[in-house]
Amino acid sequence: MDDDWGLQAVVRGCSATTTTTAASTATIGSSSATTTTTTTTTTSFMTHHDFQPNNNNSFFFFSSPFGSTTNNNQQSSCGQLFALPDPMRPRNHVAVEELHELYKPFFPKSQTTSSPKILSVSSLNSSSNNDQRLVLQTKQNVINQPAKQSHGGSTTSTTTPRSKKRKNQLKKVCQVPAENLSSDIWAWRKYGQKPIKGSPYPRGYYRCSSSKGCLARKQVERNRSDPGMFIVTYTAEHNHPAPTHRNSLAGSTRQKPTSAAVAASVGDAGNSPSAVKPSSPATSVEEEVAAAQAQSITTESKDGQESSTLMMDDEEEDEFGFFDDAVSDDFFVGLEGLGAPATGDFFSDHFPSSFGLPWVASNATTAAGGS
DNA sequence: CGCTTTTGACCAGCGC
DNA sequence: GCGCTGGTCAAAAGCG
Ligand SMILES: [Zn+2]
Repeated sequence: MDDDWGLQAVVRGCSATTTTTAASTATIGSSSATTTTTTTTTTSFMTHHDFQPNNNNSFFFFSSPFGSTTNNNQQSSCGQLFALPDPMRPRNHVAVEELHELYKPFFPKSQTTSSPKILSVSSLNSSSNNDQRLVLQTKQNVINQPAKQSHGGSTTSTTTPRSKKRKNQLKKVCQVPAENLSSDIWAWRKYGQKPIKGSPYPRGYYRCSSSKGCLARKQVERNRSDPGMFIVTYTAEHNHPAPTHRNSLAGSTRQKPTSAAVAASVGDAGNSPSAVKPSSPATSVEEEVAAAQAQSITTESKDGQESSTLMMDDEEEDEFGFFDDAVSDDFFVGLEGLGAPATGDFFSDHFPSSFGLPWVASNATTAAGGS
């Protein structure tokens, strides 16, 4: 289903961009607009928007799996993507560049070095078609089965190996402004945080807390060059409908257990529960997020926020499973309903009610940084 | 009481 | 084979 949203989001993002952000972030919008290829896609997403209904304009870019070393299947798609001339490449590099950097390894060298931006953009346009397909069908071994892997640190378990960590899995990478961070409709529980080599900012690891069996995961890291932006990577799909309300707020707000003398004391936006740090060497994502949010909000007017999505997938295998059949259809329908002005009722029938937004606000905290 | 975040340790891929 | 790095786990602690 993520796929769904991904697509939709993408689409929506494009459309939105076009219209909304045209001025400030013309680049993306124009590019997408230019992209004629996406027709189908466009329509589809137009129909259903979900995810971030409100103000935020997010752009999603899909990139193919540059499975540099991996298989060929996808390659085809990649090739196409890359091959494309580049209708637009105007701006948006900023964001894109970052992404590129991040994923350098994935990109074919020539492209990487020569013209990263193009790559992303082109991929976006062209990819929409191909990628979509891929995405939908792809699913793979994110974490094999839910079979509780016991490997963990201490206990040894010989059984379920932890799925190969870094293989290729389907990932959706998107860059979002601090505020949009909170607009994630899903409930995430943080399970780790680690400093990343490339950037001064740590990366937070989240997993879906709505359903135990759900293997959807998400990682959030701050954009190295643009502190106001966060790079969110989604892995795997949810196997259940989006949560209506926050199950429990307990524990979600926390005061910074460790010595946080400095950080804690200083003022915060008041917006985010967790301790906020003005800015500076942020150590925890939360802090950053909070700070960033504050910043971005203030600066918000200046330039529209944008977000982009890259998707990488590898190995095509299609075994979609449950979700696909069971839920996605419904979802789409529901989404469509969403698109309409007052179709809230629709949802109530099929789904809880709020698909995308309501609790988002309240839930912002969690979603945002996961804090 | 259940849920969350925090955090150090563990483990697996990858490059050398 | 070793070391680095990223991703995950699990114990501890906090909050509603
Ligand atoms: Zn889920």
